[in-house]
Amino acid sequence: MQKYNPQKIEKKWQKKWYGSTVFKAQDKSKKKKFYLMVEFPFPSGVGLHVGHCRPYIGLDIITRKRRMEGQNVLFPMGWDAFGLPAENYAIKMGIHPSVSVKKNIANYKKQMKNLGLSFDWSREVNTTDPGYYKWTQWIFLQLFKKGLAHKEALTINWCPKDKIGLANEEVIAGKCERCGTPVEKRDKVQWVIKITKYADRLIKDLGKVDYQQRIKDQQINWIGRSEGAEIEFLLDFKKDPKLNENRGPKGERAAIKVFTTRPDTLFGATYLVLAPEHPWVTLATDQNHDVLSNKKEVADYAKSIKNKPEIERTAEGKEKTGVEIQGVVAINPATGKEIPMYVADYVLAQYGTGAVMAVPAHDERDYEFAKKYNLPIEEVLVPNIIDKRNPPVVGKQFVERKNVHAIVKDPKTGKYLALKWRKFDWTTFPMGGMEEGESAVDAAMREVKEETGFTNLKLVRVLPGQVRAEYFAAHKDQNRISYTTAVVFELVDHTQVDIDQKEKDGHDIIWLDESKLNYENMTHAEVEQWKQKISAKIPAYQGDGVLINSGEFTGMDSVEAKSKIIRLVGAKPTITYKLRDWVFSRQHYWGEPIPMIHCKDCGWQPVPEKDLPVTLPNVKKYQPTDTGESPLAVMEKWVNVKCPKCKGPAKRETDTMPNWAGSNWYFLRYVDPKNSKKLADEKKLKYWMPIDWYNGGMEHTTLHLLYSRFIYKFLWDIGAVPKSLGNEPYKKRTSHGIILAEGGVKMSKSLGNVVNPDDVSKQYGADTMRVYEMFMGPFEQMIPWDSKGVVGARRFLEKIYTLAHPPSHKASAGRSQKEFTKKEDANIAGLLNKTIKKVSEDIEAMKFNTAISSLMILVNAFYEASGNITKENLKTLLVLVSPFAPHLPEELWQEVGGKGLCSQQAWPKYNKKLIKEEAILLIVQINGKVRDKLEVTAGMDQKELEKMVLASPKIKQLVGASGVKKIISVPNKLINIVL
RNA sequence: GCCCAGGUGGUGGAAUGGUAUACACGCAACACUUAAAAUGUUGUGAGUUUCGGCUCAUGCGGGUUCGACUCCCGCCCUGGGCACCA
Repeated sequence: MQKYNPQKIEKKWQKKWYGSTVFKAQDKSKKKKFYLMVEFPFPSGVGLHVGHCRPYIGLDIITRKRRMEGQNVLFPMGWDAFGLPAENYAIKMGIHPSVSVKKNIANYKKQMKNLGLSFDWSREVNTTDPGYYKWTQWIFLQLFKKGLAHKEALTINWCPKDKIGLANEEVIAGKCERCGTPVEKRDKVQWVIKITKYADRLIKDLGKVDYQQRIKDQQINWIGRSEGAEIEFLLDFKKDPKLNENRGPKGERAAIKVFTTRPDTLFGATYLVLAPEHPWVTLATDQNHDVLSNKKEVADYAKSIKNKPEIERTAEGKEKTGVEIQGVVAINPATGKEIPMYVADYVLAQYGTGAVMAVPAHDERDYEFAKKYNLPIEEVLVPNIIDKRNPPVVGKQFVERKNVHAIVKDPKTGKYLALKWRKFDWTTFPMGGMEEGESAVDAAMREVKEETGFTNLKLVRVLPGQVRAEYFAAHKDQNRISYTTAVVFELVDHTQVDIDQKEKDGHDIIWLDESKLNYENMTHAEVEQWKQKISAKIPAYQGDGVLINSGEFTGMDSVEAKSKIIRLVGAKPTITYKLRDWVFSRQHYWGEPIPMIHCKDCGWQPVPEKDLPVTLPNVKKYQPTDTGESPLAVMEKWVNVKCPKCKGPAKRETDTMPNWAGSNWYFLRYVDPKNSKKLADEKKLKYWMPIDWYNGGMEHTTLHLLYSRFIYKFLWDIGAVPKSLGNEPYKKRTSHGIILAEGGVKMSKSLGNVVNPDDVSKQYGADTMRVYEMFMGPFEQMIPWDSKGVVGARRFLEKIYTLAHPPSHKASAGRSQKEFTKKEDANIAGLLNKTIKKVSEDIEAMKFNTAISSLMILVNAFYEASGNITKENLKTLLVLVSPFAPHLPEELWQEVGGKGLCSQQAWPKYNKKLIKEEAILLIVQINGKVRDKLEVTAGMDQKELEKMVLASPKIKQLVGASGVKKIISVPNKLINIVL
């Protein structure tokens, strides 16, 4: 008796496939092209783990199916091999990174082949290959030539132990990724690429592509576009008024520019805040200036903040600090009032202009700061409510008035005092108009006393801000605009005085639960606002509404007021992004050299294109130097060159590129990997691009995915890729979920819980490994590995093997052969066709788990019908299974005498007619509950069906004497009887 | 705090308005076996039962509907991303 021996089968077919051209994509073909890509890995010393395999297997399934459907599929693989781990290994072991990388690549490739992944290995690329990075450098030169790359002084992360600059992604929880030393800040001149110039297009063009929504959301979020305005605040030098006479080159007075998204609140700007790094602060505190009366204090504060490590400065819940800048004030351009200036740590230097106008009444952070330093808070905006239950009546005049609401809580019951009006079906708080000169508290107490008689009240607080409301006051037959203040009280006791008979007749006194304080129960919609304010931690109102205390803009809608106030003060509408420009310098050895030469006389000069690539020289030591420069800096022979312009002595740039540089454009290289004249041949680009489907990890959404979209757009702009292609590289982007270790924790080397695909393959076979990974759960979902669950996949494959070897199957114990009727044969045919449909659709939707489950159902049905499985049916099954588990079907295909390779068969088509079932299990419900199931013929007449259902004894009994009210019929599925 | 995804048996999950718990793991009993493994058969949400059923269950509370895991409103919890972005 033969046994399923995956190891033997798999080796055999892998040899056959990889020794042939079955996976090769054709650059010329009449077939439809399909370019499918998974992210290429960094080949680390540890090798692939099962998590890496998930996207590879998933997209391999799609690739194999599309090939069987007759498409010309490009499914390439390569290596993103520059990067820190290879360099760290070199430092530790003294082995050149190119040597360890080569070894790792060989291992990765072997692992991938062991899984039967159908990559086209003839197009393999490697970012560390000079023939490849020649073009990475070429792209940099183009960026430089177009003014998108320049050197800039920046504050970077600095590891004092390793003496090296770190990228943000190399800093983990404020510590150096390599040695764990807390990171410091240091100013360094770095190459920067202006990705922000493309920010708008990177958002807008998301409309053209089919990415999962979560990916689009995250990119939009990351770019963080906000519309607002830059407003100038003139300065008034109090300590040295002469300076007010000093004019700038165009005759302008000294001013501070702020960025704000809320110019509508300008009238409420009561002070100005500068970031500690703001250039004006630096200037005003340097040796040459003496404009502040507390210069030392300001200078010391700014310095202390700048020296603070990033983690400390941005720690959650940290209290804001700041110092007033004395001797100078700013002038609010809307009110003309003098306002104080502060330097404070809560303003970010990198965003906007590094300075903000503080509106404490309407901004949480400003409120917090103003409270701490006792700064004026001026309300200029109120929420506005148009009462939907008592809307203003068209044509009637509006009367403005000031109102109070008294919110009285009985602490014993937790309930709130309210009035139920008899005449109007209203429920309100005790309320009324405020009289001339009366305070809100007095007015509220008066109203409570007049309307309810309660006198013993304890003031809790006056709620901040007013609410504006427009409504029709039926009892006075007038439209009203009310500005209402709310006062919160606690009821001390139930002492009550007699109230006016008119009031008594007007309403009943009721007590409402807190949950009833809403628009459903209460008449005036502003109760919702009050409720929010009662529980609000910070009383700054941040929404839109209507302006108050804003001069000529008072009463105007805040959205409208934005543009009008911008115009009033001559401000500039501005768009700001959270996205920063891309720091492109690294002080590492193992990266692409930046192809620039610095000449004392000519400045930065690009390396002539004919001299590319600038190859990475061999060094003896990979450690960075004491000056924090890359190890290349000490290679004098390499560094010292002639200036390309004046031929005088000059030096090469010794910084290298970040590890994102090579992955920016690798998809273009797959199209034409060996071209030495161009990035890639234009014809080939036109044929293959854009990528039809790109799958990768969510962790690359905001870096790699964004960077590569940007670089592609740039290449498109300069015509390096054909204009006819459109300016988005990826038509469709999907993401897989990561695989967790058993117990739901992260799989990591340090925790020792990494599952190696080689071990799984060794124990169960690669086919089992593939099927299990796809069957575990939804592809895009994070999921824990379950070593017990793997056997389910193996059993599934065993059953298929057994189907093709019926003698051993018949011999198995306890199993009886069934006699099959025609009807059961028809069922098998129906099931087979349904499965073809489901598997075909599920693969495209990446619902691999349900595709496999439907294959399991089919196999179970075949298994039960073992004697009756025709060779044709078995062959169809093999073809359906082969994208998921390609090796076993290949073997069995040969055994049953199939022609050619199973993986080269045509993908089966289903027969619609066979899917339709003749006999249907009709569900009978009574009042929506399942009460009976009847077997009926498909397409029966509805009336007849209803008759039949009502005649069934069970239903007859349940319906009884109640009488049928209504019958709802879903054809061929269900009948619901409503009693 | 903001944005996104999710919450269903002992476990991974299926069902996106129409039989909740497909498929698989695990578990239990039985068969085969000297025995074990493997394989097969049967059972497996909870409660109740006169073994016909009945009742309850998809994070919690409401709503829409003949009918809701699915749609709407409010809340709780978990995961991911961003985070003093003015």
